[in-house]
Amino acid sequence: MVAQRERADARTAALILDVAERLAQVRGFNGFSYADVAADLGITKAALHYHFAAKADLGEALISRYASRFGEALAAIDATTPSAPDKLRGYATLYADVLRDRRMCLCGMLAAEYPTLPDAMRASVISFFDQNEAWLQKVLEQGGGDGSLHFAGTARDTARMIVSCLEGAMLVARPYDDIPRFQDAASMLIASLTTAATIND
Amino acid sequence: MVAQRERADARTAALILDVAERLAQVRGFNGFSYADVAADLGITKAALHYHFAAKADLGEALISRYASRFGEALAAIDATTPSAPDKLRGYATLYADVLRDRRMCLCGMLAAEYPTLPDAMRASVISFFDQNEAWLQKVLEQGGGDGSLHFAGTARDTARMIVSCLEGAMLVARPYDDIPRFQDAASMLIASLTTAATIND
DNA sequence: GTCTATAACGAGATAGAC
DNA sequence: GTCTATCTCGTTATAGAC
Repeated sequence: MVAQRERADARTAALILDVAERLAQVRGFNGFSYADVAADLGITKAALHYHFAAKADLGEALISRYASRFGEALAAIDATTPSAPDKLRGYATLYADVLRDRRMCLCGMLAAEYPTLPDAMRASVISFFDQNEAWLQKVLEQGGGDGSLHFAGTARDTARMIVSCLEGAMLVARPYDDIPRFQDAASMLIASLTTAATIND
Repeated sequence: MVAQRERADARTAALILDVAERLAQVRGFNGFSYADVAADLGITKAALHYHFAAKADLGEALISRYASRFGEALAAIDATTPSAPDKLRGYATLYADVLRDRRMCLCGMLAAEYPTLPDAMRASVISFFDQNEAWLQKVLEQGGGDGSLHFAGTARDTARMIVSCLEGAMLVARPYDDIPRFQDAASMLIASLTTAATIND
């Protein structure tokens, strides 16, 4: 039956994406090959090309699935966590969970490799960051409105600063293999947003 | 004369490092080849191997020179800028100058590629971050002591948070090719350190 | 869908002439 | 010091059998 074949196809494709995603997050998109993925799955490179004709296609699929899952995680936070500060804590936890796997954020890694990426992948990386910023901006506007969060600039600039800070904390913590190093930076960042500030003399 | 030959050697090696440094900062250490460097300089790959036998040797030399120059820049800030907040602004300007060249911080880039690097390069990347943190910690202790800087945690953790935030701001700003995006994050970070904070109810 | 086999190319690296 | 020439290996990708 056609439907069963399609399900088997999708299953294999998902396994390929699982392995490729891990490799891309650990070693970078330019740091792994079809041979690496094939060896890990016990299939041949040719089989990979059946599912993803070119590596650029695999790359696009990687970002697409990653962004989609990240969006679901953000929606889950919205659904379960009413408080704006708690939403920020949940957001930071998403990053910490990635790091626990000794992985970099996929799009943080791809941001480093950006000039070497195919055009389609570049656009998707930008979209991922836009998606993050938009969600954070909404949280910041909520927290600013109800007085649970305090920030000097605009919600948009503060959202960008949060993304930058967490991506950077992952980037630096990973060589040290030191998750508390990330946690401390994230806690300090959130503390600075949950604390009222007064201009210094 | 031996001395002249050594000078010519060093001159060529410096030119090689200039090109390789730019390529490594733009495309990553795994994103360029000896052929790229050779083509840019109009020499052959074999000539490159005379100066740097293996790519790992070139990589070590890259970090070593980069860290050494960065150290000089920090010393220059110390020599010209007494105020702790101004030192932080000078520090952020070092990053902005790199970004203006469409480059990532060399060691930020290498942090992303960390699991793929030769051992010697890994150790040097860690040293670079340690060097940055130590300098920032000193500045924070100075500013904390004279009341010009305010931070909740330890000077050490705050120093780590500053490095993370600036590295991340570079990482994210580069795909957008948007220097103000970096500047805004840096300004917001420094503002949070030059502003007195009070615990929220 | 997955296989074997292979093409076509680029990578890091070396030998030896000049 | 830089060259030409070459080696070896890994890479992406394709052709065609099963």
